[in-house]
Amino acid sequence: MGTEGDAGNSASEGDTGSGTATDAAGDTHEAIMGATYRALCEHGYADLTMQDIADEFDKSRSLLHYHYDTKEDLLLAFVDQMVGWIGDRLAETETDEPLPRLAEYVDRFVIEPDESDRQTFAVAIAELRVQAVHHPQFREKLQAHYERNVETVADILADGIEAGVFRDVDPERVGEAIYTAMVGARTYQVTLGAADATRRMRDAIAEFVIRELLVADRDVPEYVG
Amino acid sequence: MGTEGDAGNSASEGDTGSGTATDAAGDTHEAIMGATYRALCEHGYADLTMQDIADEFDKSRSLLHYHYDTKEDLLLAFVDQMVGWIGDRLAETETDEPLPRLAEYVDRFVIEPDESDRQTFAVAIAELRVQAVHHPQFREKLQAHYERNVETVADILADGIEAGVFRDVDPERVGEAIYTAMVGARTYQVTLGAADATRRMRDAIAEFVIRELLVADRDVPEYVG
Amino acid sequence: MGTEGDAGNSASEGDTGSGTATDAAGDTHEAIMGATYRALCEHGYADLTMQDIADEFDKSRSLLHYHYDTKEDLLLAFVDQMVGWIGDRLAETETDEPLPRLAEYVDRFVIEPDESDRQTFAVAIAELRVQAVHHPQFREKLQAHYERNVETVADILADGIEAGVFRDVDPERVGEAIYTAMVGARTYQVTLGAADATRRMRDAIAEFVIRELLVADRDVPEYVG
Amino acid sequence: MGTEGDAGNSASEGDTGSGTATDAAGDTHEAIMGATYRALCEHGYADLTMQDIADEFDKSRSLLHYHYDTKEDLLLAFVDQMVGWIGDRLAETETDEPLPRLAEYVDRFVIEPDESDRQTFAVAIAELRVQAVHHPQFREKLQAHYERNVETVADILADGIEAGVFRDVDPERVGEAIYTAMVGARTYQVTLGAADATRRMRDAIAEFVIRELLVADRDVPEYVG
DNA sequence: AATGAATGAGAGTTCATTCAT
DNA sequence: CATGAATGAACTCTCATTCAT
Repeated sequence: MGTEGDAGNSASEGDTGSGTATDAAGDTHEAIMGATYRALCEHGYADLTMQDIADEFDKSRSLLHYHYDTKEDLLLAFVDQMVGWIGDRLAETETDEPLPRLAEYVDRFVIEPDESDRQTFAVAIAELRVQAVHHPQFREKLQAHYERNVETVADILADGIEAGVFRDVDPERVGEAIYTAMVGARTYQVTLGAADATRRMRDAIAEFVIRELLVADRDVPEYVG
Repeated sequence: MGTEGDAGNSASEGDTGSGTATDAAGDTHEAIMGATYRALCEHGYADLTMQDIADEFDKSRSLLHYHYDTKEDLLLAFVDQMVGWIGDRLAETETDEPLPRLAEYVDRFVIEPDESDRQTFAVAIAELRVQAVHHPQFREKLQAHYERNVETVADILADGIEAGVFRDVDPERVGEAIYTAMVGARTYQVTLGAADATRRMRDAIAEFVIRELLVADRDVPEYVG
Repeated sequence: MGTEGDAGNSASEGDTGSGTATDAAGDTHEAIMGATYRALCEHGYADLTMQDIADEFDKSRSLLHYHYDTKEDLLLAFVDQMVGWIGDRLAETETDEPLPRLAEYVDRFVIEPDESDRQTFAVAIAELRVQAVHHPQFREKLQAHYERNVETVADILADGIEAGVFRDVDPERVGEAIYTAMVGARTYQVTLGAADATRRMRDAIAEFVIRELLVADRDVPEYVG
Repeated sequence: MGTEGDAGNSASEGDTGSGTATDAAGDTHEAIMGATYRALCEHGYADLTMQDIADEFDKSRSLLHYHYDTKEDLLLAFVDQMVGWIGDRLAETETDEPLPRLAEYVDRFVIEPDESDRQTFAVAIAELRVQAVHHPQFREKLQAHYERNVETVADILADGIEAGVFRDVDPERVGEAIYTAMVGARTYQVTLGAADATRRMRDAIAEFVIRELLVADRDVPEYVG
């Protein structure tokens, strides 16, 4: 999957280490987050009820309130979870070279038609982002997420500039443009069903941005269309 | 205002003819659409109730149901209205020259911090777009809207290519990239409060895309950063 | 049709004489009664709305209120209409001889499976009768209707007794029994779909009651099973 | 009470065992059925609201929806309850001899003026029966109830025929006639306030039907007027 | 006579939340 | 930890009725 995770039903993966009380609590938490994710995907934020979440959980509605006082608390924790799922993947990289890293970053946004999990995940993110307008607490968490993403690209760009691979542009500005453009294309693709919109944006960025970023005397490598 | 209208409380502008029966009906319709717009902006789609709309209306709640059988019907009509408000402005242009027209198109997305109406309008659009995932009827209407936007840029590009102003790129592809990138930046700006994100994206497009589009032997005009 | 009319869409039959203002008013009244009848049959009393009636009428809902202040007023008038429709037929008879008249009276209750109009009419009567419990004004009107029916049989019986055809029973008592038994069977048939229940009751009355009523030295005529 | 129960506020009678969980659930169910019965009697089916039922209940309106998804579900369960209340009493008898049993069966329909509970119950049954026309699910349940009643009389008659007490008539046909005639009289009495109509019908049946049924050489016993 | 627009009361239903167990 | 029962507020929608035209 791309930059912004696939998680969801893979919620309970990971540290299913021992059977301690701490783990049990953690498992319940993860199970609720997973249930929330699935319920959100199925019903949409506007129609999401505690019952919908409980239905995806194998436990009762009351138990949700035992763990989270209110629906809002639960959703706040869920935003953290979402952001966390993504963030964990953000730093992953297979190379240290700036150009491949930049290409890799952009590539991660491309959603193929058969990747329904990632599509679903992107929808969930889009849902939450819109709620940020009316929920300051959502906003703060998602702002941090956006900034972290921008920073990730900016770091790649800064590295490339320092290494003499990229022109001397403002890494923050260009990073933001790349990130928000990819998110724009992704939102278009997943909300309105514009097949391959992410792929086309990736290509456009490769052609118009990345190619331009390269210092003149270098060869244009394969990563750039 | 930019490409995607300011409408809402300006609902009754236009044919302020006389007090005929036709106007009365039309006025009520427009009043409801305006009330819906204001209620949507204030409460957000997820929390929007018929009461909220009635509160922005100077008539009773039941009257909403008299004119629209269900909440869904009303919102469907509202999507049409939104799309219509925008579409009416889309074709407007002050010049026929491709480059200024392209610059003008992109400029229209820039939202200044003091333009709260346009910010609010952009939020409303973003809200509706997310609902498209779960509401096929919303999706269809918004798909048409998106395609109309892309087509508008594509036409400008095609004209420019034919006039020898732009390089021979695929107008559709590039047009889509420009549109979805601007929308992505706008969504970032209005949902997460990223001040000037639209301005920065406009600049990035001018620098990376428009400049690249120009045929080599032309001077780079003022429109481009 | 039997004792209790078929009316309904035949509402406007009768005095469609001239085009005077009085007739116009009468026509509207009859049209509303007819519409009410059809709406009642289609929706049932419990679900009957003014809109349902207006839908069967070719006029607006408001017009109903122009002619009848309230729904209750309209329904009260409708009960009168129903009772009237039936009453008009009650006195009709083809013969003066007590036995055939009694047989004729009972026969009129028999509803054949293909007589959907009469079935529908009987349902309407049953609906109204139940409302009598909670609506004193309905009750009064229907009590009079019942008594008139009982009286009709009682008269036949009294005539027969006087003529020496029937035994000296209490005409009122036996008349009531015959009438309420036939109505019971009819209600069974039309509400629970008990095919031919009216026919079977008619036969049972012929066998057990009418045969018994005949004075001993007479031959049992064909009317009696 | 007669054949068709008195129930209602006597809902919780019977197993007032302990405070087990089972009882609690059962009690609530019974309490709702009882409240529904009382509300139905007071307001009539056509005007019966969930609020009316809740008012007769000592719990909240929402609890009704907790136990029954919809008003229709609740009423469907209520029809079952009504039919059940009656059915439980149907088989009860104090004797094995056909003639007394038949007399006993018919006697049970007689409602004295002071038996307001039974009168009320009969009204409720009549209300539900009319709804059967428009509600197939009501119809099925009530059809079974009617058939069970007819069968009960038919069984008595068949026993009597086999025992040589009654003439060789068709038990089903005569049973149906007796049952529907009694119900017809009862409906007359309780909806239109025809005092003693059930008693008069009982007498008429004794005189015209039961007396006729007896084989010729027997003495007419006291049971038959 | 006839209508469309408008309203207020109240209908059935949903839902987040609480509480006793 | 876990639940079923219970609640009150609020929601969408309906309907008889009124009123201006």
